[in-house]
Amino acid sequence: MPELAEVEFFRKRWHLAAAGERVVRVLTQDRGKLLRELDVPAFRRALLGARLESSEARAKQMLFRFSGDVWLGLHLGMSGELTVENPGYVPGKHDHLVIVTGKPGRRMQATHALVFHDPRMFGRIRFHVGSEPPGWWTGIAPAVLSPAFTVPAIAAFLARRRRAPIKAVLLMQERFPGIGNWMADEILWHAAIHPARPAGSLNPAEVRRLWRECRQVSRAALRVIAGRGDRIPPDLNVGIPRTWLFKHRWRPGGTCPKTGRPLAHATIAGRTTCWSPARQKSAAHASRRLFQLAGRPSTRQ
DNA sequence: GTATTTGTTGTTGC
DNA sequence: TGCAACAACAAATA
Repeated sequence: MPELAEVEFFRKRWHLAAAGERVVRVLTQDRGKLLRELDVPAFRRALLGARLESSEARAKQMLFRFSGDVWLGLHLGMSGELTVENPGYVPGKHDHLVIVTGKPGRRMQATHALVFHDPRMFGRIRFHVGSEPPGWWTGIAPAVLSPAFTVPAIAAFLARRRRAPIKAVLLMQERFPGIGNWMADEILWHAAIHPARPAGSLNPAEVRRLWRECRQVSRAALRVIAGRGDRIPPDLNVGIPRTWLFKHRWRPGGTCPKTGRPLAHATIAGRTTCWSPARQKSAAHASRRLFQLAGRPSTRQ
């Protein structure tokens, strides 16, 4: 489930509950590969007694900074969630990490249980001790909403991936951090670009539209989904505007909110993809147009 | 029983 | 070499 804005929502949820509190207890459950990168005893030792000082979300990842130069990195994978429970919470089958926190003070009473829940276990838990943030965090690509996300940078990236479908390229975190399956479809729909078009077939106006819609969709998603950031679960069906593709894509017989025409579904780039054929021109149309554009100068000579 | 899933990584082949 | 395609990971749900 979690893409950019939902990840930010979950970060806020833990942060609002436990910022400034100290770790009283750490429970881990080693199933699958979730803790594979973790030295569990060292992890528990470092975290116990540490205070949650700050946190940040980038792309689909979160970083929680604790006192004593302790950094906790989380990736929610396909099905991960962060919840806040009562301190006596008993971990369920898919609760892989539970951090119990308490208000600093002489009695150090436990107040919250921060729960990392992930049934499909594609998530990731990482841990680092040091005065600087770890490389796996600082190496994340500059955000879509940062000044480094420019039209020329996007154009250069599309040129390098010119044979891949644009849908596949939008899912590449090295250039489009935080964008996942539904956001990619939403962006392409807003930009009126067919998801199967080769990335290299987009003309400059289309590249610019793609750039703009990456930013618009990210900004709006953060506002309506992450903005609430409390214990209420993120409900995409409440927050997202009715005018977006998202609200129609899984409805049986769903239609494009802009054209009123039927939506199409297919696997593109190995992922379930939804688009509006009336609005997003097919690869064949696009290449014919490209051919005409390319041919124009030569006819003039 | 089958097919589906909002993510990433490693391998293979061009 | 760099890029593109795909299987694999694991478990719930329809």
